[in-house]
Amino acid sequence: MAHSSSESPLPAPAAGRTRSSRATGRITLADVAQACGVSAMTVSRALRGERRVAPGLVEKIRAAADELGYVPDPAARALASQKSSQVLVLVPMLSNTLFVDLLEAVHQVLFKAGYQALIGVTHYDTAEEELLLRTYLPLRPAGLLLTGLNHSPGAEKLLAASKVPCVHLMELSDRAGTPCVGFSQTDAGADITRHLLAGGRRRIVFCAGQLDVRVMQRAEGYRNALREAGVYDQTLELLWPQPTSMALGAQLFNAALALKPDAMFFCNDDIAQGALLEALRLGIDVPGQVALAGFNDLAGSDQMLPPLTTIRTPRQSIGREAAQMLLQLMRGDEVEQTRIDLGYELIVRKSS
Amino acid sequence: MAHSSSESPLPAPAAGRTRSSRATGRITLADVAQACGVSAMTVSRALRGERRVAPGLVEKIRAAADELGYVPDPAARALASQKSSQVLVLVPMLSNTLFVDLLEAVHQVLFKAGYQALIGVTHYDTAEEELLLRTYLPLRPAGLLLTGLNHSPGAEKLLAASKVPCVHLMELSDRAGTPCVGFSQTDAGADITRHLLAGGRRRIVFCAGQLDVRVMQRAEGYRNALREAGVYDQTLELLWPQPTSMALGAQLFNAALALKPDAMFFCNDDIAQGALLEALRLGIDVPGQVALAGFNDLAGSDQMLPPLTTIRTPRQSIGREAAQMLLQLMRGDEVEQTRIDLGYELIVRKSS
DNA sequence: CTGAAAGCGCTTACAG
DNA sequence: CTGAAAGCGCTTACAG
Repeated sequence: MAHSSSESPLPAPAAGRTRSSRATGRITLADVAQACGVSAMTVSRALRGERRVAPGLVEKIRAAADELGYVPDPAARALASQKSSQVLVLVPMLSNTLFVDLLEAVHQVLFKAGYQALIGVTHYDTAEEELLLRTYLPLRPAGLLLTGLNHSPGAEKLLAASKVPCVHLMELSDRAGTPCVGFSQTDAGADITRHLLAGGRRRIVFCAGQLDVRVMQRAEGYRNALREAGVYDQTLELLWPQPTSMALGAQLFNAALALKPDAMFFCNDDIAQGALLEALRLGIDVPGQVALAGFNDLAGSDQMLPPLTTIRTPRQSIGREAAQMLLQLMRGDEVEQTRIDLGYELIVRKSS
Repeated sequence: MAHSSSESPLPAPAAGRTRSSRATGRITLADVAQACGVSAMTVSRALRGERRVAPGLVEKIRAAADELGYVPDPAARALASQKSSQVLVLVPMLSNTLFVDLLEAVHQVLFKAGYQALIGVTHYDTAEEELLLRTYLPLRPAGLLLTGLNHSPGAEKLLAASKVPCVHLMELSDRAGTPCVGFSQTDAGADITRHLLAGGRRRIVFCAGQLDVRVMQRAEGYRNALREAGVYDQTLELLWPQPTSMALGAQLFNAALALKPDAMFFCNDDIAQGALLEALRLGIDVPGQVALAGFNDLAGSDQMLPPLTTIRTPRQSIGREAAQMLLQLMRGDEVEQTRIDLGYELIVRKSS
């Protein structure tokens, strides 16, 4: 706003620097450099922790920077170096608390390392994911954390062209060299089905909403287990495309009941919780009349009547490990294990 | 990596541009300008929709930009203009689905307008909020969306110094000119308490966890209503500092039971849901023996046994309206209403 | 180990 | 309505 450079009553114009008409008042590398009697380049190197700076100098420069309140300008840095300090994290949905836990862990690790998580929500839609990538990639994120391995062809192209390091979450890739941290959704689905079988159940209905890739992998595990036991029956699969919710769980429960089941495996705990409440409303005995199992061990599952048998998924560790792997990739370090299987845990409670 | 500028097998070097050793291969304003036979300035203005560009030219330039696949560089733009296209949004916690709904609405509005939401989580801690501001403000967000009106003195200082437009969410300020979108937490707390009183209840226990500012405002409303009715009793307040959860709700319910109550008002639906389940476990009749009420109308409250009486809070509208107000502030438009009261709704269900 | 020069890709602030 | 010049605040790529 001040178009003239005549004396103004503003703070203190950095001594020795003439003020242009575009002066921002910001403390820059040049200010710190001047205070130390070195060049801006040396300050830049010292503050970024590059080796080739005289040991004593580094401390002197750091002190001066602190003193002056110097804060590097991320935009200038991004423009000059062609990468920002942001990491783009794409998750399907925040109303599934699974992903909230994941994000917390990711943020924790990245923030400590000086990166900011830029969060995007795809709503389980690969087209939306592609749009987000198209919008966010120009910000030149230093790294990418994507949920799942399935992306649209357009997204794959953008990813390849960007050359930004990327770690995939929740699933495990078959292709060597694709960084990923997760567990086998298929095995987990099979294991909890085997648990129901071990309890003597034979007519086990698979109840699913939000038919994303991982849900279908769990379905595959369910089928594998039933085929093993020789009791697979295709008519016992309820695959509904709607987003999951407790209300949908109640509806699925009723639809499943019509199939005369002795057990139900819900693809996510929220629908399982809704089913449990519906059973209570209808006066149906769980697990006496029908056993129930869920997936993910979300908040509240241990509080239900009866408490819900489920698979505990290691989303916090997935977030943490994936962020750490990404940190290594961004630094250009060698990564030994680019495929980390964190497993899962069968949690047997009273509902089965 | 290519240090020489001799002929390379790369795409197509922009005709007429000599390639420096730092060439990024990116399509720039200059490329579009050259294709149209105008200056980069004119392209910049045309693409940003500034008026003073010849009408025909604008379309020609847009076409050329599309053709070439030009995407503006946010870092360069931020550096030159001193502001980015990001909006910093700070919420207390994502495990409270209230804030997930809020964020969805905010994102929707901002994204359409060409802004990206940069999400930060404060964990109900003003020191953490200040740290986030300190870290994110250098990114020069174009705007700020902060939950609540209470910030640390340090944060207030940063905000004032940054001069970034800011809208506060969820609460209403007394100070004129402080942009805010929310509703009266106090009135809402009073109204649901009056509803319980109207049902003949007299020993109403206030059960709270996560004692943030808004919870305490609801407590104040509760007190007001009880004093009006002449039945205020300080010993009926359970103010627990722990984060809320269904498990905490069960504990609060038991602690409240010891006070021989005829009703309980929970400061958030998650603890109310936990309490409802505990009542079921203990075989306590709700509302026969004790009435229960919650706050926020979160997912699942309508599914409980019995369904939960609560206050429905307009978080989606709050997010939408706040984002729209911020958009106006960022454009420098005049804002008529800087204080928007969106109210709330008493939802009476079977628990009371 | 240190620094001068150039450049990253835009927008501001003039001037015409 | 249009444009040449300068600048935003860093880092790259040399050179010494």
